[in-house]
Amino acid sequence: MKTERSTARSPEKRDRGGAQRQTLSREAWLAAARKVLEKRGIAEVKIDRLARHFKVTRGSFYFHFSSLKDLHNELLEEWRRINCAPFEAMRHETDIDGPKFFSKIVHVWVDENPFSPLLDLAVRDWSRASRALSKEVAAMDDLRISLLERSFLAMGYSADESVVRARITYFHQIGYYALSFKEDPAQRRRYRPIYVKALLGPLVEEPGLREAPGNEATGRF
Amino acid sequence: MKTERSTARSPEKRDRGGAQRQTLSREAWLAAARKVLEKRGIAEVKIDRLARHFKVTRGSFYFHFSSLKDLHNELLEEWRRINCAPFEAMRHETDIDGPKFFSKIVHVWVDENPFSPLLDLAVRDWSRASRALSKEVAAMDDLRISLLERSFLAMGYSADESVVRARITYFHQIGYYALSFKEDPAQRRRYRPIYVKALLGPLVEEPGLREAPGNEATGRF
DNA sequence: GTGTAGAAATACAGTACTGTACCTTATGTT
DNA sequence: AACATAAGGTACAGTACTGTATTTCTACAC
Repeated sequence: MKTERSTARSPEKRDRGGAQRQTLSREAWLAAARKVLEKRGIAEVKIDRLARHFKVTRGSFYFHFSSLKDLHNELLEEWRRINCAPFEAMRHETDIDGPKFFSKIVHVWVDENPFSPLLDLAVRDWSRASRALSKEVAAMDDLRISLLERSFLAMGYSADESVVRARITYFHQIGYYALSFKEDPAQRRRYRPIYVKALLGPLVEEPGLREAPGNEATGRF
Repeated sequence: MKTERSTARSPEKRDRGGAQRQTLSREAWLAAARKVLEKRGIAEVKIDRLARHFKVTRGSFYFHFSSLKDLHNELLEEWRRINCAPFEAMRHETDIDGPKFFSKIVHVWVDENPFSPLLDLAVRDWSRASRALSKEVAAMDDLRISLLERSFLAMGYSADESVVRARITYFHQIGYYALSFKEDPAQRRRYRPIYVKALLGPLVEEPGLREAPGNEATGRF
């Protein structure tokens, strides 16, 4: 038996663990779905489980979304907004300063705001199941690498060496995320100049890589 | 219609696409499962689909395996044999020569024999769903990184710089696989010395990285 | 109070899969 | 010929989902 029903038109419906009835929105479903996507992968994003998590029935989901596909598309839109747009914005930058541009690129990752490494990783996994998506992911990888490449060119590296250094930096970044590597901030600070030296190579002394203000706890540099 | 049926007690049963009746073995199921795992991820490894692929019913699967879990364990065993054992074998090596040891480690990846990048990637994905497995994968990552670290130490780098260079090399390797990066061999050969220079840094001139004999088409160096 | 729209429930139909128990067929051995 | 064994088939039971159509509840507007 349900405990206390309030007298008239009970302002809370039945019992939804939380505060004041706060009904579900499309955004709430989306946010929950994103969490699952990031933690468990796209295959685990199930209407069923999301509904159970919210303690409502699946009927509610279909009020907000036309189908699972609809939800999937929305998740991809989020990936584009959060993880692609910041790089797209740099695509047409001209007259760049090598170290500064490099720093700007890297800090999209380091700041993790809005960029989400877990989302990036999850979408990459997801893309292995979908032809179209894998093309899109590959295009995004190409863009990111080519931005890095331009920064190395601007530092004075040869075309070939710029390509290689861009790849090392980028692959390294992706691998770092793939391992969900964690390390305490003190260690990271100690290693930072060594990373800089190793990745940027002999042509650059101090590239002006700043710690992201107010965000020391994330990122790697 | 299948060509030649032999006269008495037909040695082929009905029609199994292939040659001479070659009935399915546990190994055949395992190999097919591994292919799916590598291409599509563990979530797509379904008894159902494997059986359809072989054009037999699931009943057959349960003759060879006690359960799906059984198959999963076997897949993990394969990963351990193929992708872990080569590094385990180096764990206790002593009195190492830096560049040579580095080369030896890297060539496990480059030769891709028996090492399978796709399997490694798939198991890494898989591990995100399982606490125990993720611990095992993390331990393997640690081992691989520490081997690289030892090679850099032996080259004369400081403790800190050895750590950082080992990580860069390893993360880079993992990222490279995560992107399923493909490039034609000519390009790769051109970039090889630049990679060597960038990854191994100023303390090493020519590390004796050889092309893997008879295996020029794979790997990256 | 009545109406309305947003949010959720209910009921139903169907698919894709795991697992289990038992049966059949081909083949090789003695 | 009788038998054992390997491989596969059949049938059933159950779970975990997606999707659809319809209905109920609730807040708020008037």
